[in-house]
Amino acid sequence: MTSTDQHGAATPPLRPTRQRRAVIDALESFADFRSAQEIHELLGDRGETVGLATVYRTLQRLAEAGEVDLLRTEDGEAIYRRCSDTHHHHLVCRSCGATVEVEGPAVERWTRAIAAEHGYDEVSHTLEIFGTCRDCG
Amino acid sequence: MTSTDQHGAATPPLRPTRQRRAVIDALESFADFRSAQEIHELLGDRGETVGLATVYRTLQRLAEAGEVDLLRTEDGEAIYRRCSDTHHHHLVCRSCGATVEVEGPAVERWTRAIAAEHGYDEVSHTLEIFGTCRDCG
DNA sequence: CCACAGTTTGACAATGATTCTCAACTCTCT
DNA sequence: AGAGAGTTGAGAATCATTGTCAAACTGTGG
Repeated sequence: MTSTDQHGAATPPLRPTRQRRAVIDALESFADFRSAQEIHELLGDRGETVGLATVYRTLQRLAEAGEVDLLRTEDGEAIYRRCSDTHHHHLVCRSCGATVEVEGPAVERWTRAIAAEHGYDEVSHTLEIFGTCRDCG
Repeated sequence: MTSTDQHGAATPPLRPTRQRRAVIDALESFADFRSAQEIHELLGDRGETVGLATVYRTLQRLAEAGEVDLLRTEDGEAIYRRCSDTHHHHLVCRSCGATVEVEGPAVERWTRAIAAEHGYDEVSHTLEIFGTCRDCG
């Protein structure tokens, strides 16, 4: 939509503020997916004062930048988790929540191919696998 | 969670009311995904008087029964569509909502393999592809 | 045909997550 | 230090979705 969105010069510089650092730090402290509210609470417990709106804004930006994974619970709530910067998907235990990051070059290729075949552009996709892990089976 | 949830006798009988029929009918009239609110509006246009809460309740039941597909837009809104009963995925235009049902045996195989490899059982998965269709590009 | 007991409905209130507003504040650069 | 742009936070505002509850409806048994 914006015409200034070329690639060399657009993205406004992101300032390393105390709040942003705090959120990023918090993300290092857990391995499963958490909601913005939970992360906000976690920050509070740690004694960090960060406004809820700021937590939302920060997570949103991080998600856009691909530095955190964003997915939705079944009732539509957004949950976040820090992740490796490569594109990947999740294998989640529907009982205990244990998560494994998985990669699938084949799937990536497939989705792009399917989309192209139907004339769709700027393709993105979501893929989550749910199952019962060995411990919960 | 409820202990009365055995299989032989639980599900309460669903009554075929005017409202439920109207919602199901409405679902026949479009091929892309629509939100509960849009469906409610559509019913209004048709002259059918159905309360918004009822539309929500009905769609929810239909989704539970597997008679409609429920998915989430990127901003978490629930959208519905009647669907074929075979397992499939969707390629959705993020601008106009145009939807194509796609099948991918390869993906199905891949998810099963990945899950097995990590010791996950009773596997299910969600996969949606979003893009901009030719007309909206 | 009629009363009954459980469903269903709808108008409206209530939730709850997320976003917006905007004045005060913080960076970065000079 | 000072200018200018990015950032923050408190609280209001949105908005989809769910809860409430009395009135209307349904299928059944009498």
